Amino acid sequence: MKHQINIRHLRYFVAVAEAESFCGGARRLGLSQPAVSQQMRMLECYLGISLFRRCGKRTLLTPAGLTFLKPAGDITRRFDDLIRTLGKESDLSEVPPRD
Amino acid sequence: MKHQINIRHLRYFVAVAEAESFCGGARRLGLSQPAVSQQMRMLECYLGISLFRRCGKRTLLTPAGLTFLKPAGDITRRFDDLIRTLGKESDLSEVPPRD
DNA sequence: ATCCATTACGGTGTACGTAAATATG
DNA sequence: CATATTTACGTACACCGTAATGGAT
Repeated sequence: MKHQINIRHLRYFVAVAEAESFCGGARRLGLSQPAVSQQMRMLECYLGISLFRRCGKRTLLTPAGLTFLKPAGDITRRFDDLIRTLGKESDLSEVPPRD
Repeated sequence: MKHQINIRHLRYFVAVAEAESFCGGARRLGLSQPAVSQQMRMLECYLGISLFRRCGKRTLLTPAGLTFLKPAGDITRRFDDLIRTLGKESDLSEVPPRD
């Protein structure tokens, strides 16, 4: 298993899907198109499925891509919520390395 | 933004928590202890919270760690399910990279 | 010709293993 | 002394940006 799929891949995928373009998704993520393009290629390669479909100037999703979109968004949202929640908990139990 | 927290961190955390030791968690993950230890340190540092508590020979969770455990396990499980699901969909829409 | 995506290539940083050091029982 | 964890250090490769190429309108 060479490349491991990461939550980053889901994040990029959601951004591209919502922007309906790699260009817009990359801009939204503050990255270059090639960076996003490469990661999406890796994701498709790993899954063995085409997720995107070039339709004129817009990059739309394949049926599989549509199936993927909602769960991907849900997971990334939950993930971010978890991290944010723990950040707030730190007010209570500040990291006391030793006592 | 130096280090980005990843689903890998959640995975390692769950493994260590369930094994109640870094050693056991690392073994279960097929990694070395230092690798896991380093990632857990990064996670704690990023969150600003202590997650583990040395209690005799066992490595247990702090209250914050206990709060973290269930959501972390849930997210990683959902993540894996999503990837696995897409893998099965590939039977229908095989990836035709080039033709 | 313009816009969007992919390919190619090099630099930087992260993840990991091995080995040594430290702590705890 | 044995077991468990951390620290130190070197290496491999994943990620990203820039630049160049390809395609479609």
